[in-house]
Amino acid sequence: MDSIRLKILAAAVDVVTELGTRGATTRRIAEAAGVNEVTIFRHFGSKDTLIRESMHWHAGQVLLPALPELPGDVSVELTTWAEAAYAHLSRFRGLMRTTFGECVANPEVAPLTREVPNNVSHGLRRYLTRARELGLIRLEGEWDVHAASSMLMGTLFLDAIFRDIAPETPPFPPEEAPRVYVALFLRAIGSTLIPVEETTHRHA
Amino acid sequence: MDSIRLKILAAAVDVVTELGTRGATTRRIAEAAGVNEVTIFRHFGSKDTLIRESMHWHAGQVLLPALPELPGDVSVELTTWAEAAYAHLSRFRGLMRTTFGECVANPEVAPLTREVPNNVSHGLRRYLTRARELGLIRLEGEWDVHAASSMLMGTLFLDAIFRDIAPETPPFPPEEAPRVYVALFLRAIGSTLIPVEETTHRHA
DNA sequence: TTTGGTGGTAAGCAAGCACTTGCTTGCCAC
DNA sequence: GTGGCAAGCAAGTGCTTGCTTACCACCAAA
Repeated sequence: MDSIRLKILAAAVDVVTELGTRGATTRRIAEAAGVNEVTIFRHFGSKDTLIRESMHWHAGQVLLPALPELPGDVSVELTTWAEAAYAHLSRFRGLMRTTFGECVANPEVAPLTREVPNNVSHGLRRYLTRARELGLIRLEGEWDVHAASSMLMGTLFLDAIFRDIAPETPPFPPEEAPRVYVALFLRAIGSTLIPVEETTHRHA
Repeated sequence: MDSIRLKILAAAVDVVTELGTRGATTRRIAEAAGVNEVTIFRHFGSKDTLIRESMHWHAGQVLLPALPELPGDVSVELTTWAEAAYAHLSRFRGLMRTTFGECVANPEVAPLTREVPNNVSHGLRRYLTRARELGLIRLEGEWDVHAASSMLMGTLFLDAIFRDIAPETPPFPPEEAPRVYVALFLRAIGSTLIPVEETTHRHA
């Protein structure tokens, strides 16, 4: 429909991803969108509202991975979920890095980027709580559930966000990462469904 | 000695922590240091060298937590190490957030901030490898060691860096965090000090 | 007492910033 | 053809940026 608007929004997301909101000048955004700079102001009025709307638009594009309401095969379900979450985090690592870095100085934009990982970790916590109630995993209480959720999230997050900029990348390729981490995680939460030997792969 | 230089360096670190290198203008740094803006240029010549030197200076201030060369009581050693690493990460979370966000657009400053967590994770990997060779923990090979290291690092990192800005903080206080995570981590790596048999039930 | 180094203050430079204005061009309905 | 609308274009607004110059005050060493 409004293709010019969309072009500007997408360009704004791209430039903010690369340079942050401070480095994302209206000139650069206009250039990236292949649009005259004035057109930006005619459409959005100000740079601030453009940034805000582009972040809203971007957050709306995202479809989050979901865990089943009733836990069954914890190993399989967590692995497929982790793969989706990891792919998601990898895709938007640039934007996350920049917006997280700016979230203190620029508090009004931050919630939109925090919202996504927050929802993800909330879904994981609920899943783990139910799995614990069903006796599928061994965790002590609320503390452990929250800690375990943070553990898996943090692991996926760290790998996905910093793999491209870390001086030493993990020895396994990114496609393997979710499975490798989930295998370890299953031991940490004491999953009763999958024997450890089958989830830990052989040494390359 | 050169107290004015130190005041400027410290102020530069503070302002970069809050606003990033792009938001850290020489005027703001001068104001934070209680020094005239011209004095900055007399001492450092340019903003770039000031930022670079302040990051170097800041990195030199840091003393990293160290794990013992020969693993003994894995639980105790990992806990005290994690507490030190967590305190360290918490202290510099602001600077880490901003510099990580800028490390793509501003590659020459990034190594200094990446250096610290990189050294930390390297020490952890070496420790885990030796503990595995000594039969103190159960990990399969290089992949697992690296994944386990990333897991503990990522967990501590995520909690320390985002606890202050996340909408939902974990239910345990920050002082408890390292112990809670290490307890889970010990199960994941199959520490022999924790009864492994209870956590790795088989399923026919 | 002179000299040189260090630091402060005021002023200003060119460039880049967000944003505005006035005008022109192209398109489409009537 | 004519009117309305959306977009491009050149120019310019005032503000902030990194950085510079010029001048002055202090204070220890010569």
